[in-house]
Amino acid sequence: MYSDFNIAEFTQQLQNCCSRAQTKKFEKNEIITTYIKNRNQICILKNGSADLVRYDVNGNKTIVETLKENDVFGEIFFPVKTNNELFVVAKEEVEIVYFIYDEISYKCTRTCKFHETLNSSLLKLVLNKTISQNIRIELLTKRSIREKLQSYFSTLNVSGMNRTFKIPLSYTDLADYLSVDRSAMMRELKSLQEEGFIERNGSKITLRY
Amino acid sequence: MYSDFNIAEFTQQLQNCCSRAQTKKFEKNEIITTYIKNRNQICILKNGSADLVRYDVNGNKTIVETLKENDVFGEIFFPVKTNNELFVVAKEEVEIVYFIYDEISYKCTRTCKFHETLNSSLLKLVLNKTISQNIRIELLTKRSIREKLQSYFSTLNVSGMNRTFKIPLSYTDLADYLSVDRSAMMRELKSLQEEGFIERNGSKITLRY
DNA sequence: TAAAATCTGTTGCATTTGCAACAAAACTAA
DNA sequence: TTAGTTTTGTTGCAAATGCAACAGATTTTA
Repeated sequence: MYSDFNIAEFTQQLQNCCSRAQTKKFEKNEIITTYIKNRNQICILKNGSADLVRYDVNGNKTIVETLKENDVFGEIFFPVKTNNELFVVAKEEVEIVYFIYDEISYKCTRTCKFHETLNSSLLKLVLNKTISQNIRIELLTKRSIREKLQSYFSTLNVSGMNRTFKIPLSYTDLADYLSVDRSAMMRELKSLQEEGFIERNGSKITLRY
Repeated sequence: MYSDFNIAEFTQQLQNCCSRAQTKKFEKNEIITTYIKNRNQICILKNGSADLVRYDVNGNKTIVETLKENDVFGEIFFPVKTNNELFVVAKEEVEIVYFIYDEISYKCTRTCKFHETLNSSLLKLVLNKTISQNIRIELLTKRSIREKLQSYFSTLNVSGMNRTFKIPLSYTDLADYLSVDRSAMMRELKSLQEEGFIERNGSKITLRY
C-alpha cells in the first residue's frame, strides 16, 4: 500500500543518524535475535530472508512469520509477558539494521531533517506490518488444510498473473507455517492435484482453476 | 505496553483538530463500516464494543477481531485487494471517531501543537494493534481446540490473579473467534471440566491448574 | 406477556487431521 | 566422493474435529 515509501533510503538515513542504529550480519542458520527481554527493539532485514519461529511446550515448531528483504521485526511488536520461546533464524546470509525505539524516538537531538520524518516513516513501516499480519490471520482462520493451502497460494499469486510459482519454503516448513501436520498437508496437496486444482513439480506449483 | 499514551486525550484532540475527524454513533447490531473501498480510513472506538466479522464463500462466520473501548480499526489495516466481505458490527451502543489517514497526515496546516505529535501518537496506536494481532496469531496457530481455549483464557487472565472471569462473548461467538466448530468446542469445554482444569458456570469460568 | 429468535448443551456419525513410521530422494558437509 | 542429515512421499491407524440435528433454556421483539 505504501509503495511510495522508500525503505532502502530510510534504512540508510537510520544508519547515518546519531549512531544509534546498528548493522549486523548473520550466517545461514544463525539466530538473529531471541524475544525475551523487553528492549523495544526494532529490526529491519536489509537483505536475505529469515523466519520468526516458536516452539511450544510439546516441541511443535511454528513459523510465526516469514521475513524477506525490507521486512521489520522485533520485540516491540510482541507483548511483554510471553510464555513462548520466540526467535528469528537466518535462512541465508542476512544483514540487519536494528535500533531501540525509545532511543531513536526521544533521546536524539531533533536537529537533523531525518528526525522530523522519523515517526511518519516508522508509522508506514508498522502499518505495512499490520497488513501482513491481517493476511496471516486470514490464512490461519481457514478451517481446513485445503483452504489454508489455497489461501497461501493466493498470496504467492498476488498479481493473479503468475499462475505458476515456486514455493519459497520447504514443505516441512510450509506445514509449520500453516500450523498443520506435514503428512496431512502432503495428502491434501495430492488430492488437490488429483482433483485437477493444481499441478505440482517439486516446489513448483501451477494453479488450474 | 504504551500505557503512558492517553488515547482518550488523543481522541479529544483529534475531534478538535481541523474538523477532519468525525464522530458517529451506532445502535446495537448496526454495521459500523464495511471494508470494501480503499479509503485509508482509521476508526477509534470511543465506547462500547464491536466485532470485526468475515463470512467466507461457504457461509462460515469468523470473528476476526473483538473490539473494545479505545481499540482502533479500519480499512487502512487491510490489503487493498481482498476477496472477503469484512465488516464491523456494534455489539451494543457505540460511539466512534474516524478520519482518513491521508487527510489528517498531509493536508492539515501544521500549526497546531497536536499535529506535531500526531504521527508519534498514531504510531503508538498502531504498535499496540500489532501486539494484539500477534497475540491473536499465537492463539490461531495452536493446533487443538483445547490449546486454543487455554490460550484464549490466558488472555482474559492477563494479570494471572483473577482465575475466575466472565467470557465476554457468547459461546457461539467464541467458536467463531477461535475458528472452530461450536459443538466440538462445547465438547472440549466439557472435557476440560471433567478433567478438572476448569470450572464452569454459564459464561463464568474458573481456572484450576 | 406471548411469540419469535437465538443460544446452549448434547449426541451419533462422517470426515479430516494428526501421529508414527519408513523408504527413497535430495541436500550438505567433511 | 562419501557419509550423514534433512526432506519428501506415503501409509495404516487413532484421535480430533466437523456436521446435522434437536430439545430445552434464555433473550429479544412485537
